[in-house]
Amino acid sequence: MSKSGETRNYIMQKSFDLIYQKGYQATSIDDIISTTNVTKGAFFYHFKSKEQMGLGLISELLYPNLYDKMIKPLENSTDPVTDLYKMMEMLLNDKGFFNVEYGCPAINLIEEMSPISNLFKTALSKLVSTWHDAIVSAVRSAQSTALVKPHVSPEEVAVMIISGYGGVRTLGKVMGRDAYKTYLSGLKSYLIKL
Amino acid sequence: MSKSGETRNYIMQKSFDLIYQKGYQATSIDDIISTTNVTKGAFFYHFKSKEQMGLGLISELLYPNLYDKMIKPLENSTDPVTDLYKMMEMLLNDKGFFNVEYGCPAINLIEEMSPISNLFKTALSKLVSTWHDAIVSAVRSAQSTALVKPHVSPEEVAVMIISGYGGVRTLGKVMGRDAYKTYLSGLKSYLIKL
DNA sequence: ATTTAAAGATACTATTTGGTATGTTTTTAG
DNA sequence: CTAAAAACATACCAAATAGTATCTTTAAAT
Repeated sequence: MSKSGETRNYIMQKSFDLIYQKGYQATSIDDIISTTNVTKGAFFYHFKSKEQMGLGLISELLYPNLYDKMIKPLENSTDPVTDLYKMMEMLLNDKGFFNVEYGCPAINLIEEMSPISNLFKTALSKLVSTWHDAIVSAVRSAQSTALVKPHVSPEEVAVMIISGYGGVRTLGKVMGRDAYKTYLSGLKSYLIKL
Repeated sequence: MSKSGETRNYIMQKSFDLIYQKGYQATSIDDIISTTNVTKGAFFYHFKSKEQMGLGLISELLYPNLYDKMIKPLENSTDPVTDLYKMMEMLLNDKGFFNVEYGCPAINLIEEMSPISNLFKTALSKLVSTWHDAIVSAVRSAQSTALVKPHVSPEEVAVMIISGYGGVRTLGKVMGRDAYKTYLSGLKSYLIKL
């Protein structure tokens, strides 16, 4: 990677961390340049505005990372119900990318930015609908092998799981990891009955 | 009510609306005084700081309102499972206090403020644990009348319902009211199987 | 090695921020 | 009615904000 490319990536990674912890609007460019030791000139050379950097963060960092964690585990699955649980378990137990205190960076951005920026909303809703569709496919696939009852609505399951995930990330912010643990056991009961 | 009390309430109500729509940190005191036509002198006469006003908002406006909507419907219930569904239905269909675009003011504040302010976190976690305990009681009560199977964990159900609620409020921000509708039908299936 | 463009550094700006100091006007109590 | 306190108004402030203008340095190609 070129030196310039490295600088750009470094800015993005550090910005991602700061925004994850403090929120997008609460993270100032001065915050970013002081924690990166990159100058303002360099920042605005690589990004024409804070907004463009934020949108880049979503498409270049958030989306690929979450695609691996949320969608990939559901692809080519022979036992989708088990895989849905495992996906959630891996997400909630991943202490590298996530921190209970700060929740999920995608949920945080949806909460903060969707109501006030259509650009952010559009970028973030792509992630949500990709996940949604992957869950729907997984449930349909489970129905085709009779692992899930035919009368179950895959869309309903998708909304239940996505909502559960988003909500437990919020709940974790005030209740800590206990919320994750309890949710996982609740999810297991839920999935078994499908 | 005294004139002074009215001014205070008016500031709080308008601040609540602004914060609900834009977020706490993104709402400036100048925003508040310009939409209320109250001067900065009046604002700082009634509240020693923006933070105190925000905390007052939680205890004086948010808590009482949500207590009525979340906890009261579960009190002295003869059919707690039905009442849990109705509580959620009323919450999600309430277009007076809530707006799909902006989600739930409590969830928004938890998301934004919990990680960066212990005062906010403490105030908000009271609301969450009160709701949690009310749901646990309702499920226990349903078990005592054999409306819910005895092996079901009430705490698990509480976390599932609170998470589902918080998550669907987030999901609604990007997907609109369809998310609410689908979630409600998923919740019904879930509750029936308890 | 020299030129040229890319990459980065520095200093500035106009606006907005939460908050204060110091007023003036209303209420209220005697 | 009058004194005093409560309620509100105005003008300010230092810090922080996103962004720009203008440099200097570094890298690449000839």
